[in-house]
Amino acid sequence: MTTSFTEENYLKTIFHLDTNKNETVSTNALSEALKTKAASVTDMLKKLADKAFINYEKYQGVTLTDKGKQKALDVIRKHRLWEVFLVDKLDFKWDEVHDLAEELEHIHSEILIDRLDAFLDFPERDPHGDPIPDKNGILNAKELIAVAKMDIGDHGKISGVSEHSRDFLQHLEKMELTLGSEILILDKLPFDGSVTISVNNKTQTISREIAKNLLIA
Amino acid sequence: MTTSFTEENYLKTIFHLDTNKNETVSTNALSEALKTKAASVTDMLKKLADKAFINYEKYQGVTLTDKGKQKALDVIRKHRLWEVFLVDKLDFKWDEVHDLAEELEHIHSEILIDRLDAFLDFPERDPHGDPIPDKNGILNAKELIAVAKMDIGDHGKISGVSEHSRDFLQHLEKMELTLGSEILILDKLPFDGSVTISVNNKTQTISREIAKNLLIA
DNA sequence: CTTATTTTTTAGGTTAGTCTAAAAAATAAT
DNA sequence: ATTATTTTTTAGACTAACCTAAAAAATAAG
Repeated sequence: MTTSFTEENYLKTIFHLDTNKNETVSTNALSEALKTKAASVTDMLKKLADKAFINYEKYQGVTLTDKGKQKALDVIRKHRLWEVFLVDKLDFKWDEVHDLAEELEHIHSEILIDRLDAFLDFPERDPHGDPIPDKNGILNAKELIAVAKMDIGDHGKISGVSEHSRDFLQHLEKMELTLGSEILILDKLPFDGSVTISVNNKTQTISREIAKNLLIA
Repeated sequence: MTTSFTEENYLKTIFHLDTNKNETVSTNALSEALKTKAASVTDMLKKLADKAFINYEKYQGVTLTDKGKQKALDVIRKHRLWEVFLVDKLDFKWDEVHDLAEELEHIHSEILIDRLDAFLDFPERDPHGDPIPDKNGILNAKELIAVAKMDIGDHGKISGVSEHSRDFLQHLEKMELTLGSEILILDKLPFDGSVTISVNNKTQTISREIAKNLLIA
């Protein structure tokens, strides 16, 4: 079944809003995420339900069907592989690639993406540490854990982020909290949830907000 | 000025139909090339004229304005660079890349294409020998000459094709008439325009149709 | 140079995706 | 448990790009 640019964006967004929450996704949540009016979302939900990509009952929100999940993972795979390409081969920074990948992910060609995958040497994660589904939509990479959920004395390698805004990524860059660095939890402050860490032999304290969105393997 | 996928295809097609002929392009010619009904073409021509991409007067056909030519060359640059990428980096064959490049050429990002250009080492020609405009839309590569226009005793290097159909390209492949091979004109038969040539120390006779579309540097 | 043919344009309609405004259902608050 | 609020859906309209059918202009033919 062929899918339009727009349909793919809806499916991908439903997937992202659903992940880890395992709840139904509301019309309003989609409306906000897609920057599209709720009435338009309703229209598209009917269409996606007709095509059996989602389970939809009026006023009840939606969930993806297996078919819909498959398609969403396919788009996400493309997105993340293109991000790897842009960073590894074209020297883009990790905070510069999102919008471009949003365009590239809609190029329809299985063989293209499989060749790209091979060319990039079958990467497991994108430049933000997000796992890349294989060609069957299976996510093999292990779960990462947020700094905020680690305990004093724990350590690991900075491996991903759960927030992708340019502001956040540039902030991390500035603080030298880059992917691959070893991190050690020195202290956790109950007052504001901030965390004192050691990275590259430097001690610094990061806010709760950063600790929640910085992921460790 | 932003241009849609469709507008870009019209501009590119006008450019191709116009090249070397330096005439006005007719509605019907566009209709055929784009596989779109003439009435729809008329609609789009009005729109492109409004945006100052073409010179258009009712019943008189169209020519590109400088602005339109610039945009067309920009799309062609993207198309050809993506073709080089597909062949050089992802190991596609020269007869497999056209349709994919048709999609990729509409990704809007100047920086992406400039980075891609650098990554590919600033190629002068695409996998079919067509010259790649630089970022200012200038074509630097020398003109190629068709085998059909060469004389007995002339020689050169196979460097391009003026027909891009898969059938033709696969046929050339089969006859070992691949880019880079040295070619020598042994005889020209007035009867049917066929040409006897020597390539890779093998002598063979090619039809007028092939001789017209095989380009030598 | 008038008629026939071809080309191009106009007129009116369709589809995908969007919108606003208003109605209906679900949820929250007294 | 009724009223108020929020969420969602329906109804009707818009735009881009396309279509068919018919009219108008340009070109070719007798």
